[in-house]
Amino acid sequence: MQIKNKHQINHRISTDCVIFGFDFNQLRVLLIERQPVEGVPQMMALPGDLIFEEENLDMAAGRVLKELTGLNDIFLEQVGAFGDPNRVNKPNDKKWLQAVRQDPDARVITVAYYSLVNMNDYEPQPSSFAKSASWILVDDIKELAFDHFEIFQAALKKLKDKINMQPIGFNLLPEKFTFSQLHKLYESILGNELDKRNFRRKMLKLNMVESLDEKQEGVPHKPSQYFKFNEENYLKLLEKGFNNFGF
Amino acid sequence: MQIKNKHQINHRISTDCVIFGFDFNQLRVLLIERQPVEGVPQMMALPGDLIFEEENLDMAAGRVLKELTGLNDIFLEQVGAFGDPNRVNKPNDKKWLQAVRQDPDARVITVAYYSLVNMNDYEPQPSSFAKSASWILVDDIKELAFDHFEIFQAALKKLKDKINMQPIGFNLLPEKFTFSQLHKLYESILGNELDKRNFRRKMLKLNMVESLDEKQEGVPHKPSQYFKFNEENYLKLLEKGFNNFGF
DNA sequence: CCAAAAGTGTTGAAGTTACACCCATGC
DNA sequence: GCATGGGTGTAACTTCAACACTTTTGG
Repeated sequence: MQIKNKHQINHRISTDCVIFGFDFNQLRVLLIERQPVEGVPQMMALPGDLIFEEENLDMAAGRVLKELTGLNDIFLEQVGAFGDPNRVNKPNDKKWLQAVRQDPDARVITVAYYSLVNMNDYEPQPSSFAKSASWILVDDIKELAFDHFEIFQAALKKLKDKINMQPIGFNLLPEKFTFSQLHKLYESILGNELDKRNFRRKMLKLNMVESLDEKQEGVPHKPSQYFKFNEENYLKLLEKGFNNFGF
Repeated sequence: MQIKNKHQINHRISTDCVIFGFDFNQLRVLLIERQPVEGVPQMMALPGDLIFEEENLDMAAGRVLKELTGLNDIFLEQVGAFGDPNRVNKPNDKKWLQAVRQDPDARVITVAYYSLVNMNDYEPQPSSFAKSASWILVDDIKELAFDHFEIFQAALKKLKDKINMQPIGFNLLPEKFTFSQLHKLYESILGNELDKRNFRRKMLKLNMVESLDEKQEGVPHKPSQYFKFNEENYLKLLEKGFNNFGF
């Protein structure tokens, strides 16, 4: 396990990633099944890894993402550090570490990130822990290994806050999309319904999207217009935020 | 330096605190002068310390705060982890570590917090690093040791974001205060002017404050009414946020 | 009586909410 | 022709931004 020099592992710091994706209907998170250990029931966990000594935190998270999804240059933002000395307190978690880690009782602090990816770009990778990965509906996540549920909740909260301050969607949707896909995305991040007309008005006023000369085909209802993000304006809004409340 | 068992130090993780205070006119941060080392020019730094093995991150930050200010139960919120392998890259920072740390080249990841305190409650403590502490105007902070300037900027940004989502002030002001003190506080956090009348109207509509039966005395102008925070409502607003933009 | 900060209202513009019907398509 | 989701407008209401004069006190 111990590799030397350039790839020296720091056994005290890990990174875990909450990778959000959108299936055009609901929000999902890419979770892995923790590698099986005799006598420990299966349990889902956030993908993560120990960091290398020469690697900065963002790079470590990027590496985990790359190994898992094959994707580079993904949106990534830090959620924070989680370092409760007893963040591993469930008996099954301890057993699992004993079977897997070289120093199972060491205190490991994890730096969590969340990431937004387009599920269509994702292709399962052959790397060890990626084989067991699957996209789980946010609403179905009730329990995770270690303190990962807490981390997941913090990441989701961060995403909810972000959506009120900045445009979101560029990273989660394909290049062209329909208005109702965008609408569903917002609803599923916020967890409540939004009026269709008001939503459209607001998006158009913000100049976040512009319509393409292309319509859906083969759908058994009025075909919808395709849209894309107005990149210039989107970036401007990212920088300055919505600045809503008015203090 | 190496203490044993209960107070075993983790030499790879530190915490640093950006402690904000308000002097009724401008926003300040409590900085310390790094302990003098021959051949290293003096430089201000954020107060911080390595953490103990059995201590969680919030507690470590709370401990630093307590040692520095004598205050308990202070508002404290994590800014994030800063762990660039070359976060110590300035030659003077390296020299300083060589003189002070037992393992000066070790990579140390720091978990930063910011904190809001009432400057009047602060009393300089006799602890080692607290002696050289002073409240520096936010606008005068141009350079700090290590990556502390970057951390300071991240904390300030977090504070600015927070002020648009939640009430602020309870931790920074004394129990009773005037409207213009509150007004100045908001202006100095945001860094721009706010219309007096509109500000007052907004605060009152939110029910954040209520007036006391007491006026300023001995001032050479119309004495102002004292106010206090409406605690019940303040807490409610803290929980639900302002929820401004309307998605 | 002067200097200094406190306190107070109105108006026009912009934004928000709530709400219901017709449209284009595949089958 | 029917089921399905796409697309559209308006009116009442609330919020926001901009703006200037009077008040109370100490000296």
